[in-house]
Amino acid sequence: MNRLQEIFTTLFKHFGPQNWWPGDTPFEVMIGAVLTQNTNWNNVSRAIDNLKSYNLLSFETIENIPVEILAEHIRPSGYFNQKAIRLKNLLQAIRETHEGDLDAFFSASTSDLREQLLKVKGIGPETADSILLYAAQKPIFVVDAYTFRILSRHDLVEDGMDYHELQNLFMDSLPEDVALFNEYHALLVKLGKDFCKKGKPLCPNCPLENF
DNA sequence: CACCAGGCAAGTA
DNA sequence: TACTTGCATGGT
Repeated sequence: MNRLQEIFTTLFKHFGPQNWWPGDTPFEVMIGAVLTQNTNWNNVSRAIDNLKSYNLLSFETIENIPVEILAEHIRPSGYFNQKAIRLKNLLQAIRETHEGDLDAFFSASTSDLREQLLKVKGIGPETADSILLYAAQKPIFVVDAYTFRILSRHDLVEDGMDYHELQNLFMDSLPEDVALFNEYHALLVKLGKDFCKKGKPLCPNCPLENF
């Protein structure tokens, strides 16, 4: 057992399964991945509920609805004008490359799909990897602000690592397992929210105190 | 009141 | 290349 494997075991024993990603379908998970950019899930959930209650949560509907109307519905998720455009950009790319067939889009290899996603304006590394892991069920590790903060605050990595370096560290230390990557990222977010808060130098009573 | 949340792109030097 | 800024709602 290496260090990152031990940390996973500790977190899982402490917090239990996090049941990520909330969403009824891969499409809904993909939409949620864009809406949750720099925003808490509570606000995203409201936006998705809006779309559902007006029966707008489908590929063709979001494709065809005027962007201003889409923005109005996703307002609670914040940055709604940007995110409306980003959703349109994403669906347009899937339309152009795979005729709007999400399963076909997700059938590409992990690296090809990642490349496709990153070409979309508004999809960066974390959103791309969230879609890969949680919607397309590809074995990729999602890195986020919590991941940096937690590892750096516990002196588990040196500062200045970039997204891919941290991602590779996890992927080189862990078996390639979708369920494991799913749970691990969710557990880091949980730990971050509960103990490893922003703007504080320490994490009192953190389950990782021994590491 | 201030600060933050499951980021990203564009602008500046 | 390495910062900085705009985007924006809702909870604590």
